[in-house]
Amino acid sequence: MYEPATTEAFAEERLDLGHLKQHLGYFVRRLQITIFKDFIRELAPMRLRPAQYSVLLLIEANPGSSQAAIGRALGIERARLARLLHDLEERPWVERRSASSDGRSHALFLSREGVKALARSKKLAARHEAYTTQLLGAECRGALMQLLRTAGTRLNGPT
Amino acid sequence: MYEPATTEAFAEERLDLGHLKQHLGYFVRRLQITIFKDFIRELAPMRLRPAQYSVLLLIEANPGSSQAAIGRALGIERARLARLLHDLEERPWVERRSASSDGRSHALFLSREGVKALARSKKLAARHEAYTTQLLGAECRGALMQLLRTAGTRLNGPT
DNA sequence: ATGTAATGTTGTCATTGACAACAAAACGCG
DNA sequence: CGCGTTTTGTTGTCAATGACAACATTACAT
Repeated sequence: MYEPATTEAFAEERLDLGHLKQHLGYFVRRLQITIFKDFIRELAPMRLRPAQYSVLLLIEANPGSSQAAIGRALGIERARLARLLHDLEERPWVERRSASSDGRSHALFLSREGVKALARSKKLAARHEAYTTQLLGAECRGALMQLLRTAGTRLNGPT
Repeated sequence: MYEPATTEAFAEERLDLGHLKQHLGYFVRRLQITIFKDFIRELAPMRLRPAQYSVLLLIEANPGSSQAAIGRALGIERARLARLLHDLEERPWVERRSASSDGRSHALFLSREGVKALARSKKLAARHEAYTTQLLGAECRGALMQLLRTAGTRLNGPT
């Protein structure tokens, strides 16, 4: 009678999201998890997590920066960044030199190995970006990038 | 000469993101963190985390569902969902009845208190949505929602 | 009937975010 | 100059989360 088994099976397959469908944060979260899982899988050979990779990129783009500056730019808390840098310094991919102008802060630089490790990591990250871009489509990815950046500035101020 | 102090101060204020600017995942992550921080702050009076709230919404929309079905729909792992539901059952906002058709699975329902708690939580969540919508602008938020949903289906399949 | 798969539970570990306390150094202001 | 305040980096601790393994119970396939 009206194929009840099939109907029930389908109902169990795909649940209704209910009011969750109206929450922007839910979809942002799901997309972030999906993207990060692929990134983490791709960067696994370097044993590099997303936060570590972002710190390396910021040191590369701003050599000599202090931990406070890096942390502010990336939204990483002081305590967490200190431990994260301790790990990167032991590899050793990052050098912490005491800043000449400020005795408290450390000037951060990439070491020789750090530069090479970052170059290899960038290749893996490019594979990740190519994969997600292939799935999303270039125009969808571009529109998303544009919207996310404007959204970020509206919510957090200029980056 | 050329106001070097001002230039240096500005350089320290706003670091260059470098290659990070090309990574979609970075902007998705930052937006997700910002949105969730506001959501968590708004829902704090209910002592309800985003994952708990999403589970309540799914049980409301799909009463009698099994834990496996809820977990699959939300991307929450079995073990984590079991502990999460144990907490919601103790409040007590959720009831776990043994399913008649399957002796292994539990049929999930909202309790009376759960319905009331969810109603109050929805009001707080609406305040959160109103706040972010005000900052983003309705058209920006709508475009984001549209893009995120298509991106989710392209990366994870139909939801 | 028996091996296989699914469901829920518990245990354990790693990562992350958050907060407090602390020492050293810089800064502001009288 | 001196002194209280702020900044910077470090360590400790806790909660939330994701992941994985092991296990008992039940359903399923053949």
